[in-house]
Amino acid sequence: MFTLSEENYLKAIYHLELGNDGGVSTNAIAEKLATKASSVTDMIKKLSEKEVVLYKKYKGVTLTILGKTVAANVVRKHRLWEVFLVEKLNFSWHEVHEVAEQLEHIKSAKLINQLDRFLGFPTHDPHGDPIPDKDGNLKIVAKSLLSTLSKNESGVCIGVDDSSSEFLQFLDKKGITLGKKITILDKEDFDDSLSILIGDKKLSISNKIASNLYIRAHTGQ
Amino acid sequence: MFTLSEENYLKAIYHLELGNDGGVSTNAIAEKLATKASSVTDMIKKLSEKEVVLYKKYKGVTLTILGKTVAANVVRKHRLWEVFLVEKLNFSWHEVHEVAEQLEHIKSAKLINQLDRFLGFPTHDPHGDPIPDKDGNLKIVAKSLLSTLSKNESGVCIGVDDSSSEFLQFLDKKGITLGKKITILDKEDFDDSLSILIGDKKLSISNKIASNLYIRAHTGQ
DNA sequence: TATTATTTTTAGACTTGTCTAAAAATTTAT
DNA sequence: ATAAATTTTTAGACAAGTCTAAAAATAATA
Repeated sequence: MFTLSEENYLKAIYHLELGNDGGVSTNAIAEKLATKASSVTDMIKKLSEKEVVLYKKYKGVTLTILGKTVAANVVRKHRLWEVFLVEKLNFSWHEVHEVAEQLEHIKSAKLINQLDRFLGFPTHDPHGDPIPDKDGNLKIVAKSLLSTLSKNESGVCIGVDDSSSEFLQFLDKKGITLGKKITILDKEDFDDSLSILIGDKKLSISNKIASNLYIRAHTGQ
Repeated sequence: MFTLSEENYLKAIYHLELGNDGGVSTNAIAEKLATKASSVTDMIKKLSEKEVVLYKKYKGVTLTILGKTVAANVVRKHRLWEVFLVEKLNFSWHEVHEVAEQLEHIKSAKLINQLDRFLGFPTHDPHGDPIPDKDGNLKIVAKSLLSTLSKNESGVCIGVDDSSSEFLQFLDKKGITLGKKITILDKEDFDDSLSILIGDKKLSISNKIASNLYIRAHTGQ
């Protein structure tokens, strides 16, 4: 069993490993967790003894298979709870993170399995990030930035790149939510702004917005 | 803000105060929390400084208004989560406690308000215990033991006296769940066993069972 | 009421997770 | 390749929450 703190370290390393291929540095972890490098070293040693990370002094750290499973499970819980908060309790995108950070540490296999079922086995959280399955595997969905689509192409909104509170609130206001179908009506060469159809509404959005929205390409139909 | 540990102490004192009228003893708290009296003394001092309990050395402890509010809020969360687990995630009575013990410490006013609404503003948890409102007030419902009803009287099952896992599982097996209407068809003088109608099923139950089931008397109809 | 028994508190220690400051290792730059 | 800059680790300290063992206060009993 892992403590709340240990779970947070594992999760941080897990996220950092998805970016960097090599080992994760002490400093990177410290920054991610808003703590000090010395604290990270201490914790890494403990995690190493528990065999969830591989650690060589001064050489950074990597998750073991076990560590990756534990971390993925925390991420799974986090994202399932986010779905719950948005779909069932009317939270909006930008409000879920803080609460999910707490809920992800609740320990009960039955709870998370039943929650998964209750939510209809969702594959993505409200930010469009994939939800790991029970074994920690991610289903990767090919995604493109909205800004890369051409005129008359369409797809489904599956996530955001910039997940700042301001951006998410902006999307809410415009009625751009997860799962909505978006069609490019026109592209303006002048400023690269887009005219899009979302639901039955026409919208004009800047290139900056379009470069932060992920789309699952709509094959056929 | 209160730590997990502080919340558990407040909750324990809250429950103990409902029984005893006077102050709650150090030993009683220690027993309830499965900890040592010396640890209780330490924590009581801290809670006293935070002005959630009144404390005089050797004289036991009582909650202040503030303390009672904090404690009732934890109990409120605990019981709302229990309702959620039973009603939405198909947990049975005896499985909810352990998980609710964790969920009760999640901090988010919006979460608990929305959960309350999502559940339809329940007034009682799956064991029949009342759910405090936002201000910590309890709605007390007159309840009687099933064993005290007479022939042809009926009422709604609202809770249990003995909430052991075995008893709850037994009730599940017999189809006796919260909210079910129960009518006394007959009482057997010989062994005080009861013949009851629950839903559309006839059951024979022993006096021991009937003395552990709380009923809200069914006025009229 | 004097003495025993019980309850409660104190004193000191331990664990977890964190920190600061200084030392050691590694990397970068001249 | 040596010096400077950066990163990482060590050493020692601290707060929270707990424990054991002993002392102090209260309650029970003869």
